Amino acid sequence: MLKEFPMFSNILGEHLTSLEAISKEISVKKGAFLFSPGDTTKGFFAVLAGAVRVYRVSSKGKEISIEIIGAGCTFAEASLFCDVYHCCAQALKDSTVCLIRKHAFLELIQKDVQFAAAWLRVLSLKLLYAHQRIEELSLKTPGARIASYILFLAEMQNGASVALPVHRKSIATLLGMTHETFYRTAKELVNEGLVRFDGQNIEILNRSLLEELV
Amino acid sequence: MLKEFPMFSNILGEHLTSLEAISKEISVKKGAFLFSPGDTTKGFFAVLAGAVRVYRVSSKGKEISIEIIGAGCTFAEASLFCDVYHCCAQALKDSTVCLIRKHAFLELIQKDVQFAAAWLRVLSLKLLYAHQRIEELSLKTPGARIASYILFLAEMQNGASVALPVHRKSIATLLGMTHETFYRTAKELVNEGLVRFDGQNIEILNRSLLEELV
DNA sequence: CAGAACATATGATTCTAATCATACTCGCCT
DNA sequence: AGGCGAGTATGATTAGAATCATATGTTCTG
Repeated sequence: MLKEFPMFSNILGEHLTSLEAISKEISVKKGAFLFSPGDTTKGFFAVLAGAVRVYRVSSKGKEISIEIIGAGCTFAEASLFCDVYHCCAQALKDSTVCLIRKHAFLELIQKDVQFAAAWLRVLSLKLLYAHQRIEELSLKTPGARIASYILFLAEMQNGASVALPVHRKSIATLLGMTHETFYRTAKELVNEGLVRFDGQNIEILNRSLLEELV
Repeated sequence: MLKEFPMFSNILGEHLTSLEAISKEISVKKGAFLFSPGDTTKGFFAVLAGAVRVYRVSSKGKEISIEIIGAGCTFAEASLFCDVYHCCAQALKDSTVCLIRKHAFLELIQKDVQFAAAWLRVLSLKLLYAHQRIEELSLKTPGARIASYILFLAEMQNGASVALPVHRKSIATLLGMTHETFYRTAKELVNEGLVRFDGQNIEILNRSLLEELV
């Protein structure tokens, strides 16, 4: 199943077998934790089905989601060079994930430089994305952050109607705002005729105005 | 000079020569730009001397610093896999930097898997650091962010007295606040007897209270 | 099926940091 | 030496999101 992943697509056949040998498939129920801050790192994860939220909690109980990962993506890559995890990872739905063991993976990387290069690409893009989020969190209004996220989803799913991958409360923590602010601001976008909510789907009614807001 | 860099320390001698061959030393005056958003990527940079600030600007002119890089560190690594730069990079002092050309570097990585692995480590740690900043920006108060930054500097320089690498105004944008808020909040820390400012130096007077604040 | 737990939704209030405004100080350049 | 610009510093006001409160809708579960 891992060979369906974009980041593993150009790995040599022999190494793909090795990759599977060092992986362990895990099924988790909604709400289950894959790891918590301070846990010894075992490796990183690939989501085969479902959704996982990686987040951090402040001393006062406030949460910020670092990433929300759906099927076909990996998370906790940085743990390869850490002793302990720094975040919480919790399944948002019943999910199947794949644990790719740390030491074995590092050995594997040393055997296939193409694979190492592909992995560098994954990490670089994640870093770029993280920098973009730093920018958005500190420079953009809640409305612009929501608009930006909707357009991001639209790009991923390439359609005028996009499906929210998880419930809105989690999305609020991804965008660095309280859920109250999210609901309220999203409603404003609806009132202004930019989008229309329909259950878990969002229909983009005025793309150009949405882009202008970002 | 590049072999003094931690991230290049375990590169093979022959490849180090190649690395130098694909690098170009550049001297820039204070205030000069190394690149701006939209510029075609040439590669990434290593700072040999001086300091460089990488930042993004919103449509309304507000700034957030992505990184402030001193001698011995690299920046714009993610540009290896991008067509254009996404940030501004500006010298905060007269500086000497080294441009490491994109395509040549990617070829070099394919020749030395140890080097690729070392580079993976650099990127992983940068990613972890970016995630930590996302957490701080969205969960911590200005006071906690300043305290956190002072302790970070103390760890880097391992001493009770730390030197600010650049002027305070730039640090404010690194910590995601206006400079007014920075000066005010820093003064509060002084009033509470946690630290003492002395020009570009900060003396830590009460480390445990400072850690508690974070 | 009933009830609980959680997501969605919205109003009222509070509080913090941004904004606007104004000085002062220091280093730098002519 | 004088003057300019940038950094440092602080006050007053405002805008905007967090918080607190409450209510309805939905889905999961025993």
